[in-house]
Formats: sequence, C-alpha cells, structure tokens
Amino acid sequence: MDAWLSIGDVARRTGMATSALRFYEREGLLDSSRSEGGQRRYHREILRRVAFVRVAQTVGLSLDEIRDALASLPQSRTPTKTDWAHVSRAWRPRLDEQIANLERLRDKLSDCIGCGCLSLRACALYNPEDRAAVLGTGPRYLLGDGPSELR
Amino acid sequence: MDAWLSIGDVARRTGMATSALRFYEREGLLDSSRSEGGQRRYHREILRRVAFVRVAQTVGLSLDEIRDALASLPQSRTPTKTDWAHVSRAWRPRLDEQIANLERLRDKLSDCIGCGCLSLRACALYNPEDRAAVLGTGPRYLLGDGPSELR
DNA sequence: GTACAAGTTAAAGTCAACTTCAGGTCAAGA
DNA sequence: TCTTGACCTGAAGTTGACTTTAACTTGTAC
Repeated sequence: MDAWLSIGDVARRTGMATSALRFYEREGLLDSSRSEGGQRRYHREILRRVAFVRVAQTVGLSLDEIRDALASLPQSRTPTKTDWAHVSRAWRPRLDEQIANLERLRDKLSDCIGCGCLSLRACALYNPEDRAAVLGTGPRYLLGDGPSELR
Repeated sequence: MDAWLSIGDVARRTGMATSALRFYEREGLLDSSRSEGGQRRYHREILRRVAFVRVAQTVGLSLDEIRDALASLPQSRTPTKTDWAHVSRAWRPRLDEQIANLERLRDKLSDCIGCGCLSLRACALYNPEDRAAVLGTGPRYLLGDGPSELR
C-alpha cells in the first residue's frame, strides 16, 4: 500500500479522465512529481484539489478563475480545511446572483407569454442585459455527461 | 418604403450580426427569398422569428432544440401570437428546474463550506448529478458581449 | 524474462455557435 | 455612368475544456 498515487489511481478515485488530469497539469491547476521512469506520482492531497476544481466548475467558474483561486491558497504549507472553506466562500454570492437572474427571466417570461408578444425591443425579454443569464462559458458537460466512472 | 427587408435591415432591427443571420439560415432556423441579383430579401415576419430564437437561447435552448420548436409551428399559415405563446410556454418549467438546481447547489455549498470538507464523494457537492446545474452548451455570449448594436 | 496494462508526449480533433477572411457581385445615390 | 457600401459564397478561424491519436516507454504480474 504505497503512499503515492498513479494517474490511474487519481482518475479512479476522482472520476476524472487521465487526459483531463494531464490537461489540468498543463494548465497549471495541478502539480505532480515523477517516478524514475518519468511517470506521474501524486500525493493524496491531490484528491482534495481535484475535488475543488470540480466543484468550482459546477458553480460556474472557468479554469482561469479556478487557477487564480488556487493560487490564493497558502504556498508554504498544505492547505487546511479552513483554507479551502475560505476560497470557496466567494462562490455563494455568485450563485445567488445566477439564481436572481434566472428568476427575473422567469418572471418576464410569464408576462410575455401571456401577451404572446416576443416582439423585439417592445418585449422586456428581448434585452441584452438578460443574455447569458443562464449560460456562460464553462465545462461542456451536460447532466449525465460527466467523467465516465461516475456516469 | 419597401415591404421587404435586406439582411442589413434585419441585422439593425434585431441587433444580430449579418453573419449570424446567414448562419441561422444555413442551420435551418430562418428562411429567405432572393432578389434578382441573389441578395436575401426578408418578410417582416422574420423579426419575430429572430426574436424567438434569441429569447429561446437566453432561456438556455440549443439551436437544435430551437429548430425543433420552430418546426412545430404551423407551416401552412403565418404563426399567430397564440402560436408563439404556445411554443414558448414549455420554457417555464425549464427555468423552474434550472432555478431549483442552483438553489440545491447553493444550499449544499453552505453546508460544505461550513465543514470545509470538499472531500470527493464524502461531500454532497461532489456529485455528478449536480454537474452543469449552472452551465449548458449554448451561445458564447457573456454579459455585455452580445450583438454589436446592442452593446 | 516476458507479456501486457498503464503510462508518456506532442499534436490534432471535437463541439457549439458563431466570426473572419478572401475574392468577388449587386444596387442605389451623385 | 460611376463609385462605393452592402451583399454574396465557401472555407477557415475562434473559444474553452477537453479527448483522441500515434508512436513510444514503464512497471508489474506471472
């Protein structure tokens, strides 16, 4: 029972594809040491880090934003639960805002379906401020389309 | 004051780029007749159709889904307000579900930030069912990044 | 000691929804 | 008539987050 994890181990335990783990490393989100032969060897701490990335994506952060968030963690020591809690606290208002946007959209929609207008600027729905109330740039996953092991 | 609209007219009046209008036509979302010289000539009805597409996108439908929705409109006659209202009525439960997903995510997040866990499957947040609660595949627009005229 | 699963890389491919480009043609006002 | 802006097409490019492929190397179980 070795102390390190191979990339396959991490993939199995996080549900990520190995290609995604390598990609995250290239993107500076993850780090690894290497075996003599050049294969990746991970510390268990990596599991929490991957979990953080996954959850952050679910909340709607881009990999760039996640990288920044990870960079704000203490470099000198292994992050504690408190450290993780601290960085993820910023997500809450973000979610609140997304919810509020959707609710406004829903309410307008109720009005506009009633009148059947949908007529460009006359209609409150046809408003660029509301665009991307729902969508953003982010992971391509749809429901039920996550990493294979969890499917 | 001609009865038809050129692609530029439609672009100005809907806020879409002409390239997007041509793209939608290739994708079977819009239709046009042609001038003698081969330029697109649109009926005023196109404006409502474009509005429908835009609003449907805001709600989170893919162009594929929008095409299907448009196909369900009466073919033989020009759609009435009631027809439009009918197809867009299906959006409401969709929005409700998106909002519910986000709210569940937010509540879990509150719990999990409290405990600072974020520890893979032990944590309620690390759950593929919740993936893409926030995001979907859709337009690349971000807030303030809509068609140029409306910017 | 050997087979074979698991790992390595760089580069190219995927997807959705468009935009941009190159190289032309059309149409409307002076 | 001429000029110039608007329009045409097909093909290639863009973005983010990955996956796939090809060609090769490592590590481990028997």
